[in-house]
Amino acid sequence: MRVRFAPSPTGALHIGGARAALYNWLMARGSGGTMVLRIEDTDRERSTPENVDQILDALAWLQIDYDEGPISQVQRSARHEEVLQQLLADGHAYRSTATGEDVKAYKAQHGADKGFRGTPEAEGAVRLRVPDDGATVVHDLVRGDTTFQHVHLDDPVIARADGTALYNFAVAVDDADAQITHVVRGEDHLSNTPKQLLVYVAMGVEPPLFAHLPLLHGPDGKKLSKRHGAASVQELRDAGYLPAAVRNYLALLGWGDTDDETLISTEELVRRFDVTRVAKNPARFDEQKLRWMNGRYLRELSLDELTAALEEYTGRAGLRDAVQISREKIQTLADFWPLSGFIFDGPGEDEKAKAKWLTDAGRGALVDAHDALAGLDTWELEPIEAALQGVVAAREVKPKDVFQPVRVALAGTAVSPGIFETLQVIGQEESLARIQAAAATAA
RNA sequence: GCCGCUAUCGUCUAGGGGACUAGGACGCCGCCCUCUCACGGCGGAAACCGGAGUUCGAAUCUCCGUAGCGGUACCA
Repeated sequence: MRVRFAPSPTGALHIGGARAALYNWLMARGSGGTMVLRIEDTDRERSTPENVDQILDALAWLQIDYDEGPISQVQRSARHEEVLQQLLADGHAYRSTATGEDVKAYKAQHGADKGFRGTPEAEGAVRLRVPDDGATVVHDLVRGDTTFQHVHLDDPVIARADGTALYNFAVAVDDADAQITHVVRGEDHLSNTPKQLLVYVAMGVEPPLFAHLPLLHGPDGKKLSKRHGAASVQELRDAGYLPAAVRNYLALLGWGDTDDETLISTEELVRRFDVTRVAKNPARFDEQKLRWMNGRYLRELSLDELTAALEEYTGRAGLRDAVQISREKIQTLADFWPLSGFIFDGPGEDEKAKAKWLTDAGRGALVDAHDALAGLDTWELEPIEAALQGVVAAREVKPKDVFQPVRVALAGTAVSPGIFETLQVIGQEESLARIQAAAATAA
């Protein structure tokens, strides 16, 4: 099996493209086949080296590798030219100066049941000659057969007047030359497939098998765009998601196995993925589920692995102890610092929390807590807890009437990791200083 | 306009003529755990787009309608 991922570098790699890459990769790895990466850069206007780098980066981050490529499509222009001359010579293609307007006029005159057929000229763009009768059938692994009547097809332009290849021609030539066996790509290409199939016929080459994946939509059912939040791989990374979680989520977005497993390791995906089971209907990208899944993956990481990931993500060092007490409470790498950054940077400024807990009673609790904590010789979890529970008992109040003021004193907010653990990680001296400072400002 | 694809809980999906009282997951709601927030556990509400037809029997097959999406570029 030889598959390929062929993005056009006209922007960042979106999750739809990422999913196509993943499915191809899963098929290649699951079959011992070969994955080819080709950059479809024939659109010179929109294709940029920066975009190519971005796509390469995104694939690397996702840990989707390839065996051949990246192949630049424009660098194959000599070969495209060669095939073009061949088709021109044997009558499968012809030059025509007909414009889009001409085609429209032609159809207005001949009715909808006659596709545009030009007359050969000495110059102009190159059009592929579509047979007048018959039909081209696309055999699709996920959709079954789709028949396209030739009378509905216009002779497609396959090369510009200057001889440079257009997409529907270049893909077919490149896929044929690379001996691709399975073309797995977005459904937006389904209608293009008959044109490509006709190129195969003209070349006299056996076409590959096709599989067209349903498109991905935003939560509102509309086409995915920036306003849907993290829609590109780059944004997913910035939002603190783990590559493994993204792979798992993307694999299940449009594909389901017979069993009900939701958390599936990449190794298992490679083993189980079956392109013929891909869903036919478009799927919506639901970040909430990704968040949940990411949380599960986060918690499966060892403390050292999570710490390393967070230190790289935040650019801070010495996070291990804080990570340990925070890991149950975060779903993404981005959640960590807002939750536990106060351990390093000092308490935050949540006025609402302060107003609620740094009251008169709160100050009393803080003073007592300070005294109890100051008397400890060993700054360990148990003694810390015992000391604070002692304050609760002595003051005859609910636990939270002591713990919350202490939390606000340490964190400046009403939410934090466990209070005893937090005290321990912050250290005795600093903890006492924060409690004292808070008591001083309490109403 | 024309050509084509698609249609199961809010979302991702399982199901492929009788095993469907339509299963799982996210989310939501409730309870438990509990120092906050979470995590975890338990329970709950929640769907076959509409209409015909085929059949003893339809979520499953056929047709029509409707809706969404894609293509219709000298873009990819």
